[in-house]
Amino acid sequence: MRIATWNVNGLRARIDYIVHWLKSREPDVVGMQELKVTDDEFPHEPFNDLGYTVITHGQKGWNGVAIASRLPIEATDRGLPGEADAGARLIRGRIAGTGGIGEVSFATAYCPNGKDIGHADFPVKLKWYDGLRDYLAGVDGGGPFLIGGDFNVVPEPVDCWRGAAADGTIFCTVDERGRYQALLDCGLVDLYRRVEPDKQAFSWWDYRGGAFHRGMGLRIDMLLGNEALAKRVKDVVIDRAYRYKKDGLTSSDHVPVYADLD
DNA sequence: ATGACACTATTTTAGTGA
Repeated sequence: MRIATWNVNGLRARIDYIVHWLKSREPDVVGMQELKVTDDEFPHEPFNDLGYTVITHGQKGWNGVAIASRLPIEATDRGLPGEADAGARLIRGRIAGTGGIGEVSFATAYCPNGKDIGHADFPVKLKWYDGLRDYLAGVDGGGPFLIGGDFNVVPEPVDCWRGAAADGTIFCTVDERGRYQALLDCGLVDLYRRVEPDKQAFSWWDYRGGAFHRGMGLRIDMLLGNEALAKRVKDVVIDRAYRYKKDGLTSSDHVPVYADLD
């Protein structure tokens, strides 16, 4: 099973680019964030044409999450309990098993940005993370569970192009890193770090100032699995080839991250 | 120090993103 997370930055603007990636990488499941589209206006046809069904939790203008799957999928949660005011940021589905892996519970999340330390949105971000921790503390029923998303936190200095020089700035504060660690303390493993313990690899680069070509990125898009899932991981790819234009189409500022499970 | 790029609706400028 190949399963992915991707902040697409505008699903309608990105749809042709997404189709290019789906045809190339052939994931079984992809959780997408920052759709910026309502459920009513979600374009299902391009996904259906490639054999995917999509469950959505969107809203007008901002945020929005969805899961596309070519294995049978059933939505089990829409929205983070108690955090609806923060926007449509979480969806979870039950995916039929395939190959050596049984049924998988997969959630995708778009964690709040926080804007800046001192901004009113910053404590809102921390509170949302507390809600996510409480949610994740209750999900492990023993079967494979995975949450993939844009966490808007840089886990460690190596995950930032500026390294430890960024410590204390937005995404790199003790408060945010502590909240992120609290998710792992629910029994989850960062799948990329399981296969690449020390390597620096980024999943996001600013559109501005040639940041991508200058290596000025962050790793903020992660796949976090419980042990039942993590022990099935064969490989994890941060797909930086999809930060380039494809057939003249503009990429998201985030790249897809996918794991291959057996 | 600032802006830079891309998206959407609050649309021809502003707000957001990270």
